[in-house]
Amino acid sequence: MKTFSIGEVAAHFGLPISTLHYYDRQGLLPFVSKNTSGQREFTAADLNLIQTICCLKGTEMPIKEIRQYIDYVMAGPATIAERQQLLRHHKERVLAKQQQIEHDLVEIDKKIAKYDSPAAPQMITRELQFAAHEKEQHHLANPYH
Amino acid sequence: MKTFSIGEVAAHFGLPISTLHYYDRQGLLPFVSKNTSGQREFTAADLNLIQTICCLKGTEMPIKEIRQYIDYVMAGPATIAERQQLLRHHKERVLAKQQQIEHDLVEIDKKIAKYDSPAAPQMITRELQFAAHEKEQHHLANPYH
DNA sequence: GCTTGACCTAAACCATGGTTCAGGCTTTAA
DNA sequence: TTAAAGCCTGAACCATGGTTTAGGTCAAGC
Repeated sequence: MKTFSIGEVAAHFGLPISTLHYYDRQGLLPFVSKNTSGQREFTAADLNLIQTICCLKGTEMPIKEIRQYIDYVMAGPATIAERQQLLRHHKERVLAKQQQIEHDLVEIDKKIAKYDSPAAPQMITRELQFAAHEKEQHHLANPYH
Repeated sequence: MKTFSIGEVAAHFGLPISTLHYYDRQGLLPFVSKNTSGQREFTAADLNLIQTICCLKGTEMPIKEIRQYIDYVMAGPATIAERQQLLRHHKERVLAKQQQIEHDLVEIDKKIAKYDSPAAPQMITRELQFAAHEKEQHHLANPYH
Protein backbone atom coordinates (compact mmCIF):
# COMPACT_ATOMS: atom_id res chain seq x y z
CA MET A 1 0.00 0.00 0.00
CA LYS A 2 1.75 3.10 -1.24
CA THR A 3 1.15 6.73 -0.43
CA PHE A 4 0.22 9.48 -2.85
CA SER A 5 1.60 12.91 -3.62
CA ILE A 6 -0.67 15.92 -3.70
CA GLY A 7 -0.44 15.93 -7.49
CA GLU A 8 -1.66 12.35 -7.69
CA VAL A 9 -4.52 13.06 -5.32
CA ALA A 10 -5.49 16.17 -7.25
CA ALA A 11 -5.56 14.21 -10.50
CA HIS A 12 -7.52 11.42 -8.85
CA PHE A 13 -10.27 13.74 -7.67
CA GLY A 14 -10.13 16.12 -10.62
CA LEU A 15 -9.23 19.04 -8.38
CA PRO A 16 -6.50 21.67 -8.78
CA ILE A 17 -3.65 21.26 -6.32
CA SER A 18 -4.37 24.80 -5.18
CA THR A 19 -7.78 23.69 -4.01
CA LEU A 20 -6.27 20.97 -1.86
CA HIS A 21 -3.89 23.52 -0.39
CA TYR A 22 -6.84 25.77 0.24
CA TYR A 23 -8.77 22.98 1.94
CA ASP A 24 -5.80 22.26 4.13
CA ARG A 25 -5.60 25.91 5.10
CA GLN A 26 -9.29 25.82 5.97
CA GLY A 27 -8.68 22.89 8.30
CA LEU A 28 -10.34 20.26 6.12
CA LEU A 29 -7.27 18.04 5.91
CA PRO A 30 -5.85 17.77 9.43
CA PHE A 31 -5.48 14.02 8.86
CA VAL A 32 -2.93 14.42 6.07
CA SER A 33 0.63 13.93 7.30
CA LYS A 34 3.83 15.35 5.91
CA ASN A 35 7.08 13.47 5.48
CA THR A 36 10.36 14.58 6.97
CA SER A 37 11.00 17.01 4.13
CA GLY A 38 7.65 18.72 4.56
CA GLN A 39 5.75 17.20 1.64
CA ARG A 40 2.27 15.81 2.12
CA GLU A 41 1.88 12.05 1.86
CA PHE A 42 -1.67 10.83 1.41
CA THR A 43 -2.60 7.35 2.60
CA ALA A 44 -5.51 5.22 1.40
CA ALA A 45 -7.51 6.20 4.48
CA ASP A 46 -6.83 9.85 3.65
CA LEU A 47 -8.30 9.34 0.19
CA ASN A 48 -11.47 7.93 1.72
CA LEU A 49 -11.94 10.98 3.87
CA ILE A 50 -11.26 13.28 0.94
CA GLN A 51 -13.88 11.36 -0.98
CA THR A 52 -16.31 12.17 1.79
CA ILE A 53 -15.30 15.82 1.67
CA CYS A 54 -16.01 15.80 -2.06
CA CYS A 55 -19.50 14.40 -1.44
CA LEU A 56 -20.22 17.11 1.07
CA LYS A 57 -18.83 19.79 -1.17
CA GLY A 58 -20.71 18.32 -4.14
CA THR A 59 -23.92 18.78 -2.18
CA GLU A 60 -22.94 22.38 -1.38
CA MET A 61 -22.10 21.99 2.26
CA PRO A 62 -20.20 25.14 3.32
CA ILE A 63 -16.52 24.72 4.12
CA LYS A 64 -17.09 25.65 7.75
CA GLU A 65 -19.56 22.85 8.20
CA ILE A 66 -17.34 20.32 6.44
CA ARG A 67 -14.67 21.41 8.82
CA GLN A 68 -16.96 20.75 11.75
CA TYR A 69 -17.59 17.26 10.42
CA ILE A 70 -13.89 16.59 9.99
CA ASP A 71 -13.25 17.86 13.50
CA TYR A 72 -15.78 15.32 14.75
CA VAL A 73 -14.05 12.58 12.80
CA MET A 74 -10.70 13.54 14.26
CA ALA A 75 -12.18 13.39 17.74
CA GLY A 76 -12.90 9.68 17.39
CA PRO A 77 -15.89 7.46 18.17
CA ALA A 78 -17.19 9.71 20.95
CA THR A 79 -18.66 12.06 18.33
CA ILE A 80 -20.69 9.57 16.33
CA ALA A 81 -24.01 11.08 17.38
CA GLU A 82 -22.88 14.57 16.41
CA ARG A 83 -21.64 13.41 13.02
CA GLN A 84 -24.91 11.71 12.38
CA GLN A 85 -26.93 14.72 13.35
CA LEU A 86 -24.81 16.94 11.15
CA LEU A 87 -25.22 14.63 8.17
CA ARG A 88 -28.94 14.17 8.74
CA HIS A 89 -29.47 17.89 8.93
CA HIS A 90 -27.45 18.38 5.78
CA LYS A 91 -29.40 15.69 3.99
CA GLU A 92 -32.69 17.38 4.85
CA ARG A 93 -31.48 20.67 3.48
CA VAL A 94 -30.30 19.02 0.30
CA LEU A 95 -33.61 17.22 -0.17
CA ALA A 96 -35.50 20.47 0.36
CA LYS A 97 -33.31 22.18 -2.21
CA GLN A 98 -33.86 19.30 -4.63
CA GLN A 99 -37.61 19.74 -4.23
CA GLN A 100 -37.41 23.44 -4.91
CA ILE A 101 -35.28 22.87 -7.98
CA GLU A 102 -37.74 20.29 -9.17
CA HIS A 103 -40.45 22.89 -8.90
CA ASP A 104 -38.41 25.55 -10.68
CA LEU A 105 -37.59 23.08 -13.44
CA VAL A 106 -41.28 22.52 -14.08
CA GLU A 107 -41.69 26.25 -14.67
CA ILE A 108 -38.68 26.31 -16.92
CA ASP A 109 -40.05 23.35 -18.85
CA LYS A 110 -43.27 25.25 -19.39
CA LYS A 111 -41.30 28.11 -20.90
CA ILE A 112 -39.41 25.74 -23.16
CA ALA A 113 -42.65 24.12 -24.28
CA LYS A 114 -44.19 27.50 -24.92
CA TYR A 115 -41.27 28.55 -27.10
CA ASP A 116 -41.70 25.28 -28.97
CA SER A 117 -45.24 26.03 -30.05
CA PRO A 118 -45.66 27.31 -33.61
CA ALA A 119 -47.91 29.96 -32.14
CA ALA A 120 -45.09 31.22 -29.90
CA PRO A 121 -44.25 34.36 -31.92
CA GLN A 122 -47.88 35.48 -31.91
CA MET A 123 -48.33 34.72 -28.21
CA ILE A 124 -45.21 36.54 -27.28
CA THR A 125 -46.04 39.49 -29.44
CA ARG A 126 -49.42 39.71 -27.74
CA GLU A 127 -47.86 39.49 -24.31
CA LEU A 128 -45.47 42.24 -25.21
CA GLN A 129 -48.32 44.41 -26.41
CA PHE A 130 -50.21 43.75 -23.23
CA ALA A 131 -47.20 44.63 -21.11
CA ALA A 132 -46.73 47.84 -23.08
CA HIS A 133 -50.40 48.62 -22.68
CA GLU A 134 -50.17 48.11 -18.95
CA LYS A 135 -47.29 50.56 -18.76
CA GLU A 136 -49.20 53.08 -20.77
CA GLN A 137 -52.25 52.77 -18.55
CA HIS A 138 -50.15 53.75 -15.59
CA HIS A 139 -48.40 56.56 -17.48
CA LEU A 140 -45.10 54.75 -17.34
CA ALA A 141 -42.38 54.77 -19.95
CA ASN A 142 -42.39 51.71 -22.18
CA PRO A 143 -39.06 49.95 -21.71
CA TYR A 144 -39.64 47.49 -24.52
CA HIS A 145 -37.47 48.97 -27.18
CA MET B 1 -54.90 46.35 -12.10
CA LYS B 2 -52.65 48.27 -9.77
CA THR B 3 -48.91 48.64 -9.72
CA PHE B 4 -46.58 47.64 -6.92
CA SER B 5 -43.83 49.40 -5.03
CA ILE B 6 -40.41 47.80 -4.63
CA GLY B 7 -41.25 47.04 -1.01
CA GLU B 8 -44.39 45.17 -1.99
CA VAL B 9 -42.52 43.21 -4.63
CA ALA B 10 -39.73 42.37 -2.22
CA ALA B 11 -42.25 41.10 0.33
CA HIS B 12 -44.07 39.12 -2.35
CA PHE B 13 -40.95 37.27 -3.42
CA GLY B 14 -39.36 37.10 -0.01
CA LEU B 15 -36.33 39.07 -1.18
CA PRO B 16 -34.62 42.07 0.45
CA ILE B 17 -35.19 45.32 -1.39
CA SER B 18 -31.43 45.59 -1.69
CA THR B 19 -31.40 42.46 -3.79
CA LEU B 20 -33.90 43.95 -6.22
CA HIS B 21 -31.75 47.06 -6.44
CA TYR B 22 -28.77 44.85 -7.07
CA TYR B 23 -30.59 42.93 -9.79
CA ASP B 24 -31.55 46.18 -11.44
CA ARG B 25 -27.95 47.34 -11.36
CA GLN B 26 -26.95 44.04 -12.98
CA GLY B 27 -29.38 44.66 -15.80
CA LEU B 28 -31.91 42.03 -14.77
CA LEU B 29 -34.82 44.45 -14.51
CA PRO B 30 -34.70 46.67 -17.61
CA PHE B 31 -38.45 46.14 -17.98
CA VAL B 32 -39.29 47.92 -14.71
CA SER B 33 -40.37 51.52 -15.27
CA LYS B 34 -40.11 54.47 -12.93
CA ASN B 35 -42.79 57.06 -12.33
CA THR B 36 -42.25 60.77 -12.76
CA SER B 37 -40.71 61.11 -9.33
CA GLY B 38 -38.18 58.38 -9.97
CA GLN B 39 -39.72 55.53 -8.00
CA ARG B 40 -40.07 52.10 -9.54
CA GLU B 41 -43.58 50.93 -10.34
CA PHE B 42 -43.95 47.22 -10.97
CA THR B 43 -46.78 46.00 -13.18
CA ALA B 44 -48.32 42.51 -13.20
CA ALA B 45 -46.27 41.61 -16.26
CA ASP B 46 -43.15 42.72 -14.41
CA LEU B 47 -43.98 40.33 -11.57
CA ASN B 48 -44.22 37.46 -14.05
CA LEU B 49 -40.78 38.17 -15.37
CA ILE B 50 -39.37 38.47 -11.87
CA GLN B 51 -40.95 35.13 -11.10
CA THR B 52 -38.99 33.69 -14.00
CA ILE B 53 -35.82 35.32 -12.75
CA CYS B 54 -36.43 33.67 -9.38
CA CYS B 55 -36.78 30.27 -11.05
CA LEU B 56 -33.51 30.74 -12.87
CA LYS B 57 -31.78 31.99 -9.76
CA GLY B 58 -33.31 29.15 -7.74
CA THR B 59 -31.68 26.70 -10.12
CA GLU B 60 -28.36 28.52 -9.74
CA MET B 61 -28.19 30.20 -13.10
CA PRO B 62 -25.44 32.86 -12.91
CA ILE B 63 -26.60 36.48 -13.01
CA LYS B 64 -24.82 37.06 -16.31
CA GLU B 65 -26.78 34.31 -17.97
CA ILE B 66 -30.08 35.49 -16.50
CA ARG B 67 -29.22 38.84 -17.92
CA GLN B 68 -28.67 37.32 -21.32
CA TYR B 69 -32.08 35.69 -21.10
CA ILE B 70 -33.72 38.97 -20.12
CA ASP B 71 -31.95 40.71 -22.96
CA TYR B 72 -33.47 38.16 -25.32
CA VAL B 73 -36.90 38.78 -23.81
CA MET B 74 -36.51 42.51 -24.26
CA ALA B 75 -35.54 41.98 -27.89
CA GLY B 76 -38.96 40.52 -28.65
CA PRO B 77 -40.17 37.47 -30.58
CA ALA B 78 -37.15 37.38 -32.90
CA THR B 79 -35.10 35.76 -30.12
CA ILE B 80 -37.38 32.85 -29.31
CA ALA B 81 -34.92 30.26 -30.59
CA GLU B 82 -32.09 31.74 -28.53
CA ARG B 83 -34.19 31.80 -25.39
CA GLN B 84 -35.14 28.21 -25.90
CA GLN B 85 -31.58 27.12 -26.45
CA LEU B 86 -30.46 28.97 -23.35
CA LEU B 87 -33.17 27.37 -21.22
CA ARG B 88 -32.56 23.91 -22.67
CA HIS B 89 -28.87 24.17 -21.98
CA HIS B 90 -29.55 25.36 -18.46
CA LYS B 91 -31.99 22.53 -17.87
CA GLU B 92 -29.41 19.97 -18.94
CA ARG B 93 -26.87 21.38 -16.52
CA VAL B 94 -29.38 21.35 -13.71
CA LEU B 95 -30.37 17.76 -14.42
CA ALA B 96 -26.72 16.72 -14.46
CA LYS B 97 -26.16 18.45 -11.13
CA GLN B 98 -29.25 16.76 -9.71
CA GLN B 99 -27.83 13.40 -10.77
CA GLN B 100 -24.53 14.11 -9.11
CA ILE B 101 -26.23 15.21 -5.93
CA GLU B 102 -28.31 12.05 -5.99
CA HIS B 103 -25.11 10.07 -6.12
CA ASP B 104 -23.48 12.05 -3.33
CA LEU B 105 -26.59 11.64 -1.20
CA VAL B 106 -26.33 7.87 -1.51
CA GLU B 107 -22.83 8.05 -0.07
CA ILE B 108 -23.98 10.32 2.70
CA ASP B 109 -26.85 7.96 3.45
CA LYS B 110 -24.36 5.13 3.79
CA LYS B 111 -22.47 7.14 6.37
CA ILE B 112 -25.64 7.90 8.28
CA ALA B 113 -26.61 4.23 8.24
CA LYS B 114 -23.16 3.25 9.40
CA TYR B 115 -23.33 5.65 12.32
CA ASP B 116 -26.73 4.14 13.13
CA SER B 117 -25.36 0.65 13.66
CA PRO B 118 -24.80 -0.42 17.25
CA ALA B 119 -21.42 -1.69 16.10
CA ALA B 120 -20.45 1.79 14.90
CA PRO B 121 -18.11 2.68 17.77
CA GLN B 122 -16.17 -0.56 17.31
CA MET B 123 -16.01 -0.18 13.53
CA ILE B 124 -14.84 3.39 13.76
CA THR B 125 -12.29 2.58 16.39
CA ARG B 126 -10.90 -0.14 14.15
CA GLU B 127 -10.79 2.21 11.16
CA LEU B 128 -8.97 4.75 13.23
CA GLN B 129 -6.47 2.15 14.35
CA PHE B 130 -5.93 1.05 10.79
CA ALA B 131 -5.41 4.63 9.63
CA ALA B 132 -2.91 5.18 12.42
CA HIS B 133 -1.17 1.94 11.50
CA GLU B 134 -0.92 3.03 7.88
CA LYS B 135 0.71 6.28 8.93
CA GLU B 136 3.19 4.43 11.11
CA GLN B 137 4.08 2.06 8.29
CA HIS B 138 5.11 5.02 6.20
CA HIS B 139 6.94 6.69 9.07
CA LEU B 140 4.43 9.54 9.15
CA ALA B 141 3.24 11.44 12.17
CA ASN B 142 -0.12 10.27 13.47
CA PRO B 143 -2.49 13.21 13.25
CA TYR B 144 -5.27 11.45 15.15
CA HIS B 145 -5.16 13.02 18.54
C1' DG C 1 26.05 16.49 -9.76
C1' DC C 2 22.77 19.08 -12.11
C1' DT C 3 18.70 20.29 -14.24
C1' DT C 4 13.73 19.97 -14.42
C1' DG C 5 9.43 19.22 -12.59
C1' DA C 6 6.91 18.76 -8.37
C1' DC C 7 6.21 20.50 -4.03
C1' DC C 8 6.18 24.05 -0.04
C1' DT C 9 4.28 28.58 2.33
C1' DA C 10 2.54 33.17 2.68
C1' DA C 11 0.26 36.68 0.77
C1' DA C 12 -2.06 38.92 -2.70
C1' DC C 13 -5.62 38.71 -5.86
C1' DC C 14 -10.16 37.50 -7.92
C1' DA C 15 -15.28 36.62 -9.12
C1' DT C 16 -19.76 36.13 -7.47
C1' DG C 17 -23.64 37.71 -5.18
C1' DG C 18 -25.03 40.39 -2.42
C1' DT C 19 -25.52 44.03 1.93
C1' DT C 20 -24.70 48.30 4.15
C1' DC C 21 -24.07 53.13 4.43
C1' DA C 22 -24.62 58.03 3.47
C1' DG C 23 -27.15 61.63 1.93
C1' DG C 24 -31.16 63.17 -0.24
C1' DC C 25 -36.15 63.12 -2.26
C1' DT C 26 -41.21 61.49 -1.79
C1' DT C 27 -45.36 59.91 0.02
C1' DT C 28 -48.49 59.13 3.70
C1' DA C 29 -50.89 59.62 7.73
C1' DA C 30 -51.66 62.14 11.78
C1' DT D 1 -47.99 70.78 7.37
C1' DT D 2 -44.97 68.13 9.22
C1' DA D 3 -42.97 63.89 10.92
C1' DA D 4 -42.26 59.14 9.78
C1' DA D 5 -41.79 55.70 6.64
C1' DG D 6 -40.47 54.46 2.16
C1' DC D 7 -37.81 55.10 -1.90
C1' DC D 8 -33.67 56.80 -4.60
C1' DT D 9 -28.46 56.53 -6.02
C1' DG D 10 -23.59 55.68 -5.60
C1' DA D 11 -20.06 53.80 -3.28
C1' DA D 12 -18.08 51.13 0.08
C1' DC D 13 -18.08 46.89 2.31
C1' DC D 14 -18.54 41.83 3.00
C1' DA D 15 -18.38 36.49 2.84
C1' DT D 16 -17.42 32.57 0.22
C1' DG D 17 -14.49 29.79 -2.32
C1' DG D 18 -11.08 29.64 -4.45
C1' DT D 19 -6.57 31.03 -7.84
C1' DT D 20 -2.27 33.26 -8.64
C1' DT D 21 2.20 34.88 -7.56
C1' DA D 22 6.66 34.92 -5.46
C1' DG D 23 10.35 32.94 -3.59
C1' DG D 24 12.27 28.92 -2.02
C1' DT D 25 12.99 23.54 -1.17
C1' DC D 26 12.89 18.73 -2.88
C1' DA D 27 13.19 14.69 -5.86
C1' DA D 28 13.88 12.12 -10.24
C1' DG D 29 16.08 11.37 -14.38
C1' DC D 30 20.04 12.23 -17.27
